[in-house]
Amino acid sequence: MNDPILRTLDAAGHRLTEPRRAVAELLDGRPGHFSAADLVADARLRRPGIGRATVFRALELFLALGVVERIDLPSGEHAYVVCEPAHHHHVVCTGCGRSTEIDDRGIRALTKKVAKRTGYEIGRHRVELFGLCPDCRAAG
Amino acid sequence: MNDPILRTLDAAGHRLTEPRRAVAELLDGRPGHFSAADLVADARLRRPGIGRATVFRALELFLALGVVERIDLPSGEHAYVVCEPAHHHHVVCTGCGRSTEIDDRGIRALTKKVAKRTGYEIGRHRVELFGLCPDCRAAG
DNA sequence: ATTTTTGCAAATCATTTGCATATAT
DNA sequence: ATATATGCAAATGATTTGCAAAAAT
Repeated sequence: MNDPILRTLDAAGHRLTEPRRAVAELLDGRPGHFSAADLVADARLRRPGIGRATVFRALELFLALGVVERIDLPSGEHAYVVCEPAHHHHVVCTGCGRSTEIDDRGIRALTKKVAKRTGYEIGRHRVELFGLCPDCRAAG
Repeated sequence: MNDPILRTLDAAGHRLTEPRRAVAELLDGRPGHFSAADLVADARLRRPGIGRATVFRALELFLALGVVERIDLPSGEHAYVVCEPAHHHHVVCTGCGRSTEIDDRGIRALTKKVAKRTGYEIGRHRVELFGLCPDCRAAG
């Protein structure tokens, strides 16, 4: 219960099963973004006995709880990143894959501006920024 | 050659084949966003004889040329919208599906702000806004 | 004539589902 | 005890690929 993912899970009234603990742990060890396939492969390797469907179901649940978020790489592939619940935007490093959360202020300003210019009433939005993190810039 | 898609195709040195003309025409008639599957179904209906793979290949080519763009709906599904080459952001109406292009100014400001705050060097970005267009708001 | 494109069917990849069994509460 | 979650294998869906035939340059 020192794991924030498990804590969230518990708080929402979901069962803390062994497979879920395992997936949560696999997530904690992930430095950057990952695909569902990555996670399945990882599970098969480090936690044999956990089925593919279970990994997908855990991912889906974590997604619903907001502890992971789905992003779309520039290539169009789906990927996931672990994140704080509620917070919802990232810069993803194209060098090492790690992601950094960004605050909402700039985005709020953007949606406001667009609403004004287009007459749309903006609801959901998806903002994904890709670039080189400070470390990769230095290494680059 | 009065179709901007075909003109772009031609300008880039691609062959103006019958299937590509057909797909371009199907695209012109589309009011909002659509999935690859929509387009395949449409083609099968209105232009029988055109194979699934051909539709996918045309879409891929148009994508590369920038005359269509791939977006990701809030649900995670892939969709496409027709757009001006070079321009690259939209507000998509969750009511009727139509999309409106937005200019880059606000986004430029956003990426600049994020770069400053995170130390990332921002490269590509994906910004998708969803909301109700003026007509759908009026319709309630 | 030559190169590019097509259509088809089969292959691949990703994700989901049914269901009987196992597990957390 | 009982509701929820799991594992498996099979189903589904989306996209891609190989290749011989057809069409555009």
